[in-house]
Amino acid sequence: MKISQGVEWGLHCATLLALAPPDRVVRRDRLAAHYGLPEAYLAKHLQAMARAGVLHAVPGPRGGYRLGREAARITVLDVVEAVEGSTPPFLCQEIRQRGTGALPPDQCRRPCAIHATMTAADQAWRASLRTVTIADLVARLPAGVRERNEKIVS
Amino acid sequence: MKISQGVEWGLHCATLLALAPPDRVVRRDRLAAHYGLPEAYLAKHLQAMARAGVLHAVPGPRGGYRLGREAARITVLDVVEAVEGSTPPFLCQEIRQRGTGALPPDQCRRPCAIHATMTAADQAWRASLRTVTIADLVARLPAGVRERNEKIVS
DNA sequence: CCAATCGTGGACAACAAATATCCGCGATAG
DNA sequence: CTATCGCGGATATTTGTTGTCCACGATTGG
Ligand code: SF4
Ligand code: SF4
Repeated sequence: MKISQGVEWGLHCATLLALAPPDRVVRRDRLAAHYGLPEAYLAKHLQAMARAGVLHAVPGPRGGYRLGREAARITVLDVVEAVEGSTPPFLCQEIRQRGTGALPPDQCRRPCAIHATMTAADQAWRASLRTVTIADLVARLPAGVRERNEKIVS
Repeated sequence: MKISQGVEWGLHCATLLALAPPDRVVRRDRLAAHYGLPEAYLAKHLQAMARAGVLHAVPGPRGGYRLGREAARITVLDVVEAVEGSTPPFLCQEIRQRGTGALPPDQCRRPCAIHATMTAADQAWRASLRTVTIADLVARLPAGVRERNEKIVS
């Protein structure tokens, strides 16, 4: 089990964009250079975030990215799901219906206890990520870092 | 982000083994056949569970597997960590120390808010899995399935 | 209108991890 | 002593992640 590195990239970029003045867009090469990331690959993740509404992209000269809505209304879970997709991490293969101990399908109407347990844990994980917003992340930035990054995006 | 299918295999096998009489071992090919799994690969996961103490393996003729301790003392998290390993799913790459916006290492002593958020979510996930034991899974088996599986391992 | 800029999205390559198989080994029951 | 059975390393196959490239459309400014 492993979380894509794109999640970290997306969260850092979103936090940085939250420091920009309203309606100010930041070019992609700026974001990539600031964190030392491969621009072409970062583009993939930013595009996914834009499709999810977390970011808003502006094409053309003087184009770039800005947050799709106010930072206080973007949760960490929003970014995670935008980058990673929202497919549940535990995909059931219904092995109880295979092999010599296979059960008839009518005994498998409702998901079993194993499935329920894994799903509950996944929801606990998501609920935890939903309690933190990009605005919270910004608020917890050290003052020096905040000032420094504000200059970058202004 | 995806959870290894071996977790599902391990949980199913542990639940099945919990139905066996005490000190009764079940051969690996029985387990594999019962769920229609590749025996050689299932062996890898069972070995990992045995190393973690979740299962106990008996070599030699009449050998096989039994639970490493009573079912009520084996949590789902124990099985998950035995099979998946316990490396945290969010591995930080410290991108704040790279690129043109790199911060000096002395500003990166403590993990940032992003790291803390992901870690908290991971702990919530683990805590949820810790609340369910193999005994709980057995208790939630349909009566018919329980009887049927008890015959298999007796 | 024209040309330079910039994000879009698909195709593709390189790499890493999960999945699956095989075989020699040691332990043990009979 | 021998057949059985789990152990664990080596290895192949498949899948997913990571990274690059390029043609395209949209937009700005001249
Ligand atoms: S739903 Fe439950 S019984 Fe069916 S395959 Fe998934 S974990 Fe196994
Ligand atoms: S600790 Fe925080 S700032 Fe450093 S790389 Fe991880 S997420 Fe980024």
